[in-house]
Amino acid sequence: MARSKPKTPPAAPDVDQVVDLFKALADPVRLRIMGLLVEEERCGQELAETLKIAPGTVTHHLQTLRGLGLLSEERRPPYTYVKLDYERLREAIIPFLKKERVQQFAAGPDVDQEKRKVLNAFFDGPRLVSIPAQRRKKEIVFEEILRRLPDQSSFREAKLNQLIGKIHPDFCTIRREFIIGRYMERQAGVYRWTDRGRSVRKGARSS
Amino acid sequence: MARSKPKTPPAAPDVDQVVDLFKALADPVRLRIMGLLVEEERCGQELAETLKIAPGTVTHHLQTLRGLGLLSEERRPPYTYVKLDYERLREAIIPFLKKERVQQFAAGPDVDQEKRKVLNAFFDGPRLVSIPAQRRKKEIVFEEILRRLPDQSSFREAKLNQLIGKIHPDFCTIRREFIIGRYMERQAGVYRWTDRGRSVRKGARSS
DNA sequence: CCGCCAATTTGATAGATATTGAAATGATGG
DNA sequence: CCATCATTTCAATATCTATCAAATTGGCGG
Repeated sequence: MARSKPKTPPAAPDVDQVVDLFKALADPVRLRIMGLLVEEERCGQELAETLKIAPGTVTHHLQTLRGLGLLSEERRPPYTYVKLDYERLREAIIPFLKKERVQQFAAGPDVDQEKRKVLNAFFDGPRLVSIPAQRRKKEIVFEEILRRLPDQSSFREAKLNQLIGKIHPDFCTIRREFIIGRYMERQAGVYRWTDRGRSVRKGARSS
Repeated sequence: MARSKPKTPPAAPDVDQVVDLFKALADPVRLRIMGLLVEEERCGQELAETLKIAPGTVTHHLQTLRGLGLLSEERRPPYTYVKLDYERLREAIIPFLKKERVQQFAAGPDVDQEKRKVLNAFFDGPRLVSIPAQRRKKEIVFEEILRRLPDQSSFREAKLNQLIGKIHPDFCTIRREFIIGRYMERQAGVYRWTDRGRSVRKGARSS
């Protein structure tokens, strides 16, 4: 266990952001588009014709690249010309030439920062807007929900439904997730916290 | 089984390889695994535990990385220890710091090995550096140029000039060669493909 | 004010893949 | 030969995304 101790909480990289970058690069059509735009600016139509794909598809790919700030655009009627901002691309890639950058991923996303981001995205005040699909985000959201429950050691199912229902209409799914996630146990129609559930509610980090 | 050919026929020679690389990097779990393995060797179980994922999932991700030659492994019972071969990763990424590497993707899937040499010699990405003197090379180059033109049946002269101009400043010569080589015909200021021109352009579609 | 054209948005669909639980494999030590 | 444990395989599921056709938007010129 005397493994490498993190000398400092490394300024946790946003893994999702990196994933988005590599995802953008992980498509043959997008690579070709980037190749076409690295030196010359071109309009969407020209790309569609050259690559023999539908206009909508071009828009889709350009939006992906745009979202990463990899494009510079200029409207010059009747076309909108786009060009690859190659410097941005290079800057995005360079960090991975250092071992340290890769190593940082081991720590996982910065918990506090990411938590805040996720909670803001899925909660609208007291209510849960939607249930996240991603495993990690789901965990963050569920742990927030169970923290908001009253300080009781056990709940009857109907009561629990009612309490969760105030947060999100689909209380069944959420209640079930509590069991799946081992936050709670059900015995004879009564729900009780597990050790894990209790420690999360106290604010302790499960590990 | 695992790795190997995607059943999709298209795409350029090495593009698929590059796509596979970036796809491998485009997953949060894999990034974390890489982070854990960049300095320390670890066994699969340890990874599963640390990341709180099923053993099968670990195997899956390791196979992905293994397929790209990014892992070094050593069996030491009862565990099999894996470590990230960081040098391989770095070598795989470095080329993209050069514009030229990205430009190469612009070229369509359709250039067979033989022609590739000539095209590399005379093309600098999207641009034609110089016009070959040798008859045979000239043909290869011109046919490449006309393949890069948009998929239209006819062009007004101004538009054609503009399109060719992006490839080489002397669009007049090239445009004239299109006529001389019977790739195109001119009628009333409008340029149309001949049968020969059409068949050459169609020949571009192959795998 | 109208029509054209590039660009975007909108469903809808198909293919890929990450994930899990459970079963199979394989090697090891008694 | 057996029991154990790490790893792999398998089957099923869910999510994601690239793609297209078609409808919509928006700007520009007549």
